[in-house]
Amino acid sequence: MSVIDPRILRDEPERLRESQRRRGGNPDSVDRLAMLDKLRREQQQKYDDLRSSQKSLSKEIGPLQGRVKKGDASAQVELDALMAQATTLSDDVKAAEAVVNTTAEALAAAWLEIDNLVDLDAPVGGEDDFVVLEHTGTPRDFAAEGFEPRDHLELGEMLAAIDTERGAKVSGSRFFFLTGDGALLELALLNLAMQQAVGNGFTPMIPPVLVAPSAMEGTGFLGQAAENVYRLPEDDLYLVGTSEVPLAAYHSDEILDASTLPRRYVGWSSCFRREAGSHGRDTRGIIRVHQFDKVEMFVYTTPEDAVAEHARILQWERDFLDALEIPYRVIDVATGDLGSSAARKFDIEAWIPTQGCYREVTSTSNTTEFQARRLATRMRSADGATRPVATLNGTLVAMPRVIVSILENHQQADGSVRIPAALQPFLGGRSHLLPR
RNA sequence: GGAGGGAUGGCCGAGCGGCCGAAGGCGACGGUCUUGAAAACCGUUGAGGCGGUAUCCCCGUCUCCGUGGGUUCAAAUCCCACUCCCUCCGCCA
Repeated sequence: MSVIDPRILRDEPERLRESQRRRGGNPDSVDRLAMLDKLRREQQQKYDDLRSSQKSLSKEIGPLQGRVKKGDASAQVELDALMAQATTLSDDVKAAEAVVNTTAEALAAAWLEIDNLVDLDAPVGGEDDFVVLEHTGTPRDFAAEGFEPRDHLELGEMLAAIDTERGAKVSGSRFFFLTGDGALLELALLNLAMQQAVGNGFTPMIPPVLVAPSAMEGTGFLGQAAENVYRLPEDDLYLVGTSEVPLAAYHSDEILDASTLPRRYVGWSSCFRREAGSHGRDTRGIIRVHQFDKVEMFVYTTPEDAVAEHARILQWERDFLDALEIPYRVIDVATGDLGSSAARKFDIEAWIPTQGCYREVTSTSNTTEFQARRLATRMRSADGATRPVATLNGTLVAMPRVIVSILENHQQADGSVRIPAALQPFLGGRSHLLPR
């Protein structure tokens, strides 16, 4: 099982090394991989040859035994000789098999440590080396409007929409309740998002959020991101951090007819994140929480169409934020911050007035063939050939952060919050959320 | 949780330990016939690794009959464990 096309490893290993370098990783792992790949092929060849002679030898034994049964003495001598030979050969085959298996396992493990090939158009560098592609909308000038904006938690409490105190009491820090209008707001966002996605040809999905290790590993979340994944050791299951996981595994071990591509799914699920290593960051409010709901787009398409589809997904994400009238910017994430599975990633960051900065609200990744290869999801083209598909994912709504954006950007001096027109039909036609 | 049954190719479904990558049927594809279609008939029809003057075609070889072990010269076929599915009983959102 290779994670990228093994021909790239054999014919153009420098491409792989360069990709690892751009990610800030170690290019030496490529050389070790190439060594194991070559070794495995040699050992496999030896095994195949031995096995082949064993099979042909075995085929002679049956008829000989028949002759022996009929009392053919010369056959008995022949048989004894063959048996002796076959026994030795059998041992050799077993030994050769063990050798190949060991190498094959090491090879598979080595492949799992290789990240996806980066898109050469992605900006090179670390977390801060992203490129801003565009700004949309204008942040409000609260000073000009004559009042100090309240942050989302203060607003949420005034509206009786967010309760973090009781969230902490019941479950611990970084947990919260959405109450009253807060809960209704989430449902309205869900319905607006689903309406848009279905209109764009997506099939709605409500997936399992507990998944088997193979699904987690196949999507690449057990690599560097493993520390942020909740695991249930008693049952050997993982709690997903995004419905990308079950949606990507949905067609694992399948061959999809090319004529059915692209297949577009939109999943609604709870998402669970341990937030290990983020102690002290975003401790106030619901920007960074352990459990939240998200509507996620997931697409299976041809490798040739992946880049164009990525642009479409980004546009759909923008359409949604446009409908909510939230100012945002689009960034092209740098190679060092892509995660192991993305070849390229665009984030949309919404303006958060009380923080005076843009914060990530959506993210769309082109994972090319990376996940499809790990999950064995292939396509059959019109000419009958089978090859891996490309997969892409993108956020439509991450509930807490969008709720934060709406509350802070559309707040009024009296603590009420204007409901954007697109959302009003899903909130009983109301124009504002009012303090209680 | 208790009792029983099952897992084979796109689907259904056979398979005395060697001649089985696997009968047969369905479906799909190609062809014959037809003005065209249907019917009938003929043929083709799983995935993957490696090698072969080889990205296509073709040839050779190996692997795969839920998963992992074992027995054997030889395993879809025998043994063990596990997983999943189905039926019945109990419990329950």
